[in-house]
Amino acid sequence: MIKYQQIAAEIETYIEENALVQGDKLPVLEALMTHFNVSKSTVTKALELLEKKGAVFQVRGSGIFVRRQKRKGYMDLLSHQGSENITSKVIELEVKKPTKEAAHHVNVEPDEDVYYVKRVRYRNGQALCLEESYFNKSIVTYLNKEIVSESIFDYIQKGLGVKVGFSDVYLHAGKLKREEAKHLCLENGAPSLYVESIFHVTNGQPFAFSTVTYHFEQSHFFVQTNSPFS
Amino acid sequence: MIKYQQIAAEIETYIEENALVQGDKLPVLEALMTHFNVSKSTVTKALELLEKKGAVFQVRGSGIFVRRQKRKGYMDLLSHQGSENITSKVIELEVKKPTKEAAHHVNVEPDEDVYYVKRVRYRNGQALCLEESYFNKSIVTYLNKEIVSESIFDYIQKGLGVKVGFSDVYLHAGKLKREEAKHLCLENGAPSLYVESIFHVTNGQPFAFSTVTYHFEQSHFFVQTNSPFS
DNA sequence: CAGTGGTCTAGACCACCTC
DNA sequence: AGGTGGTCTAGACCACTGG
Repeated sequence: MIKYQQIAAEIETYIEENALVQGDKLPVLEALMTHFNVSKSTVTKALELLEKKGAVFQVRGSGIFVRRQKRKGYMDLLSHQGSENITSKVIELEVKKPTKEAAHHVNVEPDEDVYYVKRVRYRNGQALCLEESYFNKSIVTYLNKEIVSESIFDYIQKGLGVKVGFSDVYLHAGKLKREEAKHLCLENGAPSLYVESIFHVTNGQPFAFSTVTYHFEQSHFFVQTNSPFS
Repeated sequence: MIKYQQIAAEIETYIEENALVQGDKLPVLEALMTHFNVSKSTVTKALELLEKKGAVFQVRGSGIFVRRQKRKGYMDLLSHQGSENITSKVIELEVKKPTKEAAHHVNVEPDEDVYYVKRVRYRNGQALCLEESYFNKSIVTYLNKEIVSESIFDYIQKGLGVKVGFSDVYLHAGKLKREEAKHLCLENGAPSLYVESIFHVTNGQPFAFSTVTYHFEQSHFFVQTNSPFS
C-alpha cells in the first residue's frame, strides 16, 4: 500500500481506537508530518482521502476534526458498506443475449452474449432486495452458481483482477410489480426503491449493469457529501 | 477564484464547447501545464476537482478522458443541480420550538427558537416535493416569506454569507400519509421517496435539517461515484 | 497576531498502458 | 521503450480562525 493510503488507514484506526466522535480534534498537520515522517503534501493527501470518505473535515485556521455518521442501521448508498449478514438466493444464472438497454449500458452488441444474474438478497434472513445484473463477458470472463451466491463484486475484483474505477447510480421510487412483490414478500403495488447502477473499469469501459429493487421497509441509506451546492 | 478552480472551470468549458462525450481524450498533463503555465500539481489539483464532480476520469499510462452523464431529466441527488423551472408555494414560515429530532440535528436546545419552513415545490407547474426545514437561528439569522419563496440556500450563502461545508443525506422509500398526498396531488398510501439532509457550515456546525417528500413519478435522481467499493 | 490549514512551485522518481 | 499519469519532497507564501 502506498504511503498516503497507509497514513489514512492509521488515522482511521486512531479515531476508532480512541472512540473519537464528530467534532473531536485531531493532531495538527505539523504533528502528523513529524509523527509519520513524511512531507506536508503526503499528510494532506491522506487527509483528502479521509475527507472524501466522510471521516474527517478540515477547517483552515482551526484544525482537523472527526466526522462520523451517527445513525445506525443505514447502508451506504455508494460504497456498498454497512450491510452485514447478507445471504443470496440465486433465481437465475445464465449466458444470454442482453436486453437492448443492458447491451447499451455494458457496451456490447445486442446479439453478443452476456452473463445474466437474478437473485434475491436477504439480511438476517429477511428479504432485502431483488437484483438483476448483466455482465460484459469480455471483462467478467467467468461466473458460476457458487460465486454468484456470494459477493459477485468481491470475486470480480479479487478473483478476476478487474480494477473497478467508477459507477453511475440512478434511483427512483415506484410501485412493486406482482412478480417483484412475490420475491420480497410484499403485496402487489407496495412502495419500492429502485436503484440502477453502471459499473466501469478504471479505463472507463462499462462492465456491469444492475437493477436493484429494495424492500421499502428494509432499505435505509445514507450518503455523505462535501460541497453540497457545488 | 484560485488557480486550480479557474483551470477546472476552463477545462469544463472546453469540454462543453467542443461537445466532447464520454471517452473522448483531453490533452495530456504536459500540454495542460504549458497551456495554463502552471506546475504539474496545480493541473493535477484541477483534474482531481473535475474527477470528484464526475466530469473526467484519469487513467495512468493512458490519458485523461471525459466522463459525462448520459441520461436526461435526472436530478443530481447531492449537488442539487439539474432541477430547473422550480417554483415554491410556502405553506408555513415561522419561528418556533423545534421537534426533539430537529433540535438534535441543528444542535440547539429543545426550548430554543428555530426557523421552520414548510413548502411545496413545483417543477414546470407539476408538484415535485413537499419540504419541511428547520434552521439554526444563530447561523441563519433572518428569513422572510419572499426569500423562502425562492432558493433558500442561495440566500443563506450569498445573502447571509454562510459558508456551507458538507451534508449528511439519508433516504428511504415509504407510503405517503394523507396530508402529504394532498399536497402532492397523489392518493393516500402512494409510494414516495423521503430524503432527509443535515447541512453543516465549513467549521462543522450543523445549521439546517430538512425532510423532503418526493412525488414518486417526478423524482429521478443520479449520483456519480469514484471507487464504489472503497 | 500566533497558529493552522491551503495553494503553488520545480523536480525526482515510480507505476501503468500501449504499441 | 516511450508516453502518461501518480507519488513524494522541501520549501515559500497565502488565507482563515480564534483568542
